[in-house]
Formats: sequence, structure tokens, C-alpha cells
Amino acid sequence: MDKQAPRQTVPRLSAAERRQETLGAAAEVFAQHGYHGATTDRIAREAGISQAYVVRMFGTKEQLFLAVIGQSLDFILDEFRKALPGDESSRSERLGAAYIRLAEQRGVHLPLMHAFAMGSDPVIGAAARAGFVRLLKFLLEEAELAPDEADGFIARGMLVNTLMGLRMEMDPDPAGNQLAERVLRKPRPATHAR
Amino acid sequence: MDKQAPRQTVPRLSAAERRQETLGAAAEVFAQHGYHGATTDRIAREAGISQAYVVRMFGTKEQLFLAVIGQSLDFILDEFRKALPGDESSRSERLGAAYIRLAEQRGVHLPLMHAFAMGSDPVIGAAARAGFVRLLKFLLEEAELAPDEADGFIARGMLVNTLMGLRMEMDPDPAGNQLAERVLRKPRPATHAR
DNA sequence: GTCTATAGGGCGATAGAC
DNA sequence: GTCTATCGCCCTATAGAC
Repeated sequence: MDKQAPRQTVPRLSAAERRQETLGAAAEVFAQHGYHGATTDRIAREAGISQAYVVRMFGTKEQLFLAVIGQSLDFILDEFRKALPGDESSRSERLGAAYIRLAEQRGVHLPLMHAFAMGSDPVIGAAARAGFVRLLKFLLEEAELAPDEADGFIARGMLVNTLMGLRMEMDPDPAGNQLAERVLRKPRPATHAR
Repeated sequence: MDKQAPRQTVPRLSAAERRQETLGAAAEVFAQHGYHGATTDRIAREAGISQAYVVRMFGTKEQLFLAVIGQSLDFILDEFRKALPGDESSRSERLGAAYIRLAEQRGVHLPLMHAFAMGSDPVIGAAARAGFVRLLKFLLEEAELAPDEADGFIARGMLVNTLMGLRMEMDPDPAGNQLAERVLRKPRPATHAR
């Protein structure tokens, strides 16, 4: 008879690799269900490991969530920094395009959106405010947007988050889809029929 | 000995009154904790009744949440309609002011914000999309805003929601508070020092 | 109209083995 | 580095009395 694939006794992944993979799975699950709606068990299944191991790696579900939103912030700020150099007059357009590009993985903006709604939580709320202020200060100080430019930019970003959270592409009514297209419109590819 | 206040055998409130009061309590609790984070027990204590009675009145926690977001939408659309008549050029300013006035009770915008993040939920997500589209259509059809005006208006509204969700007034950093002041600024009262 | 009691299920975290 | 097993809590919903 064929033997079952033997249980390896050597670690299949290093600690760092496993941690990174689990973080990615957690980001997706938190994106879809929010902090309270997500379960460590679902994250574990998504990552292909046991529930107990998820908790053991990160200590608590709360710390795991904090790690996820920290990662989201890093992704966003990294992409923003890459989009900075260039013509000043189109800087905020480049930043906006970078933000929308990141929306291709739901695991970036949506965990942050959930965190932004949790201001009353003593731990997560404080982290969420700190993260939001970090983004705001980047826009004002590093990207050198004027205050009202920065406000408008962030407002548009929050609308992007909302459209993602709503899964607006599922809606039967065309009005929502049209708005989503206007807001999320990507630089048209070369095939632009006219 | 003094007798304890005797248990009344007559109902203390009519069904409609009790329902209304419970709905208000639920709105506050869902605002603070979100759908999954809120418990029917906490809503009950806030409303001064038993947990079982909350469930009995609304059937399930999910139906209670749907009732709350339906009520939020009604509040918003009612206030918007009251703000419509008047000079056309300042219409969107009046609508914005009405939106911000409603932000004085957290129970209006925040339950909706939480719903807007739950697009993957088959029941609540569908209701959230329908509600969002209703708001959008109001702006386009009844308030007759141009599409890009409507987009900007909604974006600003989502930023207002975010600042409320974050409880930005709790943040130690002045940058966030300054943004919140710019965005939430109300029509200055007569005492405008200069 | 409203309560108490409780069933029933799920979840985070810990213990301990390999 | 990773698993299985399990404890103990919390939470929604139901049953049934007044």
C-alpha cells in the first residue's frame, strides 16, 4: 500500500517565515470579518496550521491584530514613499494611485478600516489613532501637501476603504458600481477604445 | 418596615415605546462595539431590561442590528430632506452641516460605518450596500448634485465617520485634533473673536 | 409585557507531548 | 516548531412562569 506522506520531524518553515505567512492569513481574515468577527481558528485554517499555534506565535488575538495593522501601515507608507519623487503638481495623484494599487489585496486597507472604527477600545483604539496620525503627518510633512489637500486626500481614501468594505462590486444596482468605477478608476491601459 | 417598591403588574411601557427605547440603546452599543463586539446583554443593561427580552422583542441580534441601521438611514435622509430647500449654490454645504449635526449622537453614523465594513456578510452586507446606494441616489436624484460633487460629499462623510470611529478627540497628538476641527467645524457661533 | 433560568455552542488560551 | 486535547468563559436563544 501507499504510505501516507510521513510527518516530517524537522520544522517545515523557519520561525520568521511561518510568522510572515500567518500574518498574511490573519490580514485576510480580519479584513473580511473584523476584529471581533474573526476567529483564531479560521486564521489557523487559512494559514494551514493549528489554532493553538497561532495563539502561541503571537501571544493573544489582540497582539496578532496589532501586528496586522502595523504591517498594513508599513505597506502603505512604503508605497507612498516610492511614489513621492517626481513632478510636484501631480504628487497627490501618484499617491492616490499607489493607495488604489494596494487595494488589490483586501488585507491592507480593510484591517485598518476596522481598527479605525474601534476607537473606544483602550488598546486597539490607541493604536488606530496613532496609525491614522502617522499617515496624516506623512501627507503633511513628507509629502508636503497643504492641509486642505491632505484632508481631501484622506477623505477619498476613506471612501475607497468604504467601497472595499461594502464589496460594492456585489451590488445589483448600477449606481454604486458607477461610483466605485469613478473612485477606483485605475490609469487606463493602452487599449482605450474611442 | 418599609416595603420594597412593589413590582407593578401593569406594563410599564407600551410595546412601541419600549421598542423605541431599546433601539436607541442598541444604536449606542453597536456604535461603540460594532456588530460582533456588541452583546445583547450589554444592550439590555443599557436599556434597563433583561437580555432575554431584547432578543424576544427583535427576534435575533442580527434583526436588531438591521433595525438600528434602518433607523440611522431614516434619521439621515430626514435631516437631508429638511436641508434641501434654499439657495442651490450652498445646498451641499447645508447637507454637510446636517450630517455633522447628526454626529452629536454617535448612534447614527457609527452603526452604519460598521455595517459598511461588513460587505462579506450575506445578510448585513446586502443591507449595507442597499443603504449606501440609497444615500448616493438621494444625493444624485433628489439633491441633484453632479456626480463628482456627490463623490466628494460622500468621501467627506466617510472621513467624518472615521474621525468619530477613532474617537479622535482622545488622541494626544494635536495633528489629528486639528484635522478633526477642520472637518467637523460647525458654523461658528456669534462670538467669533478676530 | 417582562423576568429568571438554562440549554447549547463557540472561542481564546493553556498544558503537555513529540 | 508544531500538534492534540481540553478547560473555562461568554454569548445567543429558548422555555416557561408571573
